[in-house]
Amino acid sequence: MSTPQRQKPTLLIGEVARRTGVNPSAIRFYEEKALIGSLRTPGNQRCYTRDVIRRVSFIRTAQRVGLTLEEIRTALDNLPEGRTPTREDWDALATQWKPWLEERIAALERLRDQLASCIGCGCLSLDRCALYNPDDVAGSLGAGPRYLLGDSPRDPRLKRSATG
Amino acid sequence: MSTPQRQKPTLLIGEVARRTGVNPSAIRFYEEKALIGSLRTPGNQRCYTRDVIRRVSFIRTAQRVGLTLEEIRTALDNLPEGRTPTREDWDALATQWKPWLEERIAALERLRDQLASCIGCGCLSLDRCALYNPDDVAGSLGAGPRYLLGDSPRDPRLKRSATG
DNA sequence: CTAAGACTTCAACTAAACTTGAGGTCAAGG
DNA sequence: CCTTGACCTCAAGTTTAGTTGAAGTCTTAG
Repeated sequence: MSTPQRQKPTLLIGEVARRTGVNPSAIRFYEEKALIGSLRTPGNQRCYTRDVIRRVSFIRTAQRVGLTLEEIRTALDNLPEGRTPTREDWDALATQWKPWLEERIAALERLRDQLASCIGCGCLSLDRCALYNPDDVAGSLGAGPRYLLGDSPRDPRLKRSATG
Repeated sequence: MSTPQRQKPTLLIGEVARRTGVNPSAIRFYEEKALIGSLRTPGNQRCYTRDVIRRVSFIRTAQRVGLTLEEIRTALDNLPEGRTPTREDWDALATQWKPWLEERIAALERLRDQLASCIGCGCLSLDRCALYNPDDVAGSLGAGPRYLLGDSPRDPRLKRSATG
């Protein structure tokens, strides 16, 4: 026991929590939702390989840009479930998401400009305004990512009313 | 009755719903949450002036850029509750929100670039990476708008764990 | 051995933003 | 008058993303 322990590829949940800044309960929740997996110690405690840090961090990052856990799970399913993902795996994901990010950016820019020009200029008839016609913006915001991440509504709060 | 009805400044809820694309139940919900107000017909049905369309559309737009209803309510409280808002009222709001929008845009751009460079380049040690350290991005994302819209957490899903 | 602290499960709770349903009213056409 | 469709209220349910608490187990230091 005096030699340094080289063989310690596993982390307990508290350690993962500390390193990612994510609550243990959230980590268990992610496992429940099949976003991450875990092995168990003989004493039934979850133990993780170091790459779980990457997965959890990835989850949080993806949430920050507005993806649901379900969508993230779908994306993570493309990563190999057993082994540590290679650079290529991650690279593929980044490439896949880039257009989606750029759509979001473009949508926000359009919105900013429309707030400045349309409202700012006083054109409050709103007949063909971004504020009046949600589809103008929502449409172009939503069209890009769907083929990447499936066709489920991205955010339940923005769900279109069940008119059809 | 053969002359066109000039005097019809009020809409029933179904009409508002149709024109905004927002479900009647959502409109009632917004009223319950004090984001909009309504008058009543003698028969106790909600009736709205045309500017409610603008308000509701504004709510949806603000939601699209990531604000909560509570934050939107706060913003709408700056609009005069009784009268139709003037160009200046809206203009003030647009001006107020512009920096916030630009923060969001900048944050997304940073993220896109980091996904491309940090992951793409294979620097998966993640020690000082955006994916590893949430505060890098979340901090700069959150700093801008707080003084504009109050200091409440912007998105409960991104709430930091209660470590402190 | 025993106490402390980290872990386990499971159920229940929270919060936001709605939707749905039950039971009833209002308004208009035939 | 009667039906139909749009409206009303109020309560309860839904979804997402967790948190909290109870009751018990594991691990480690003294």
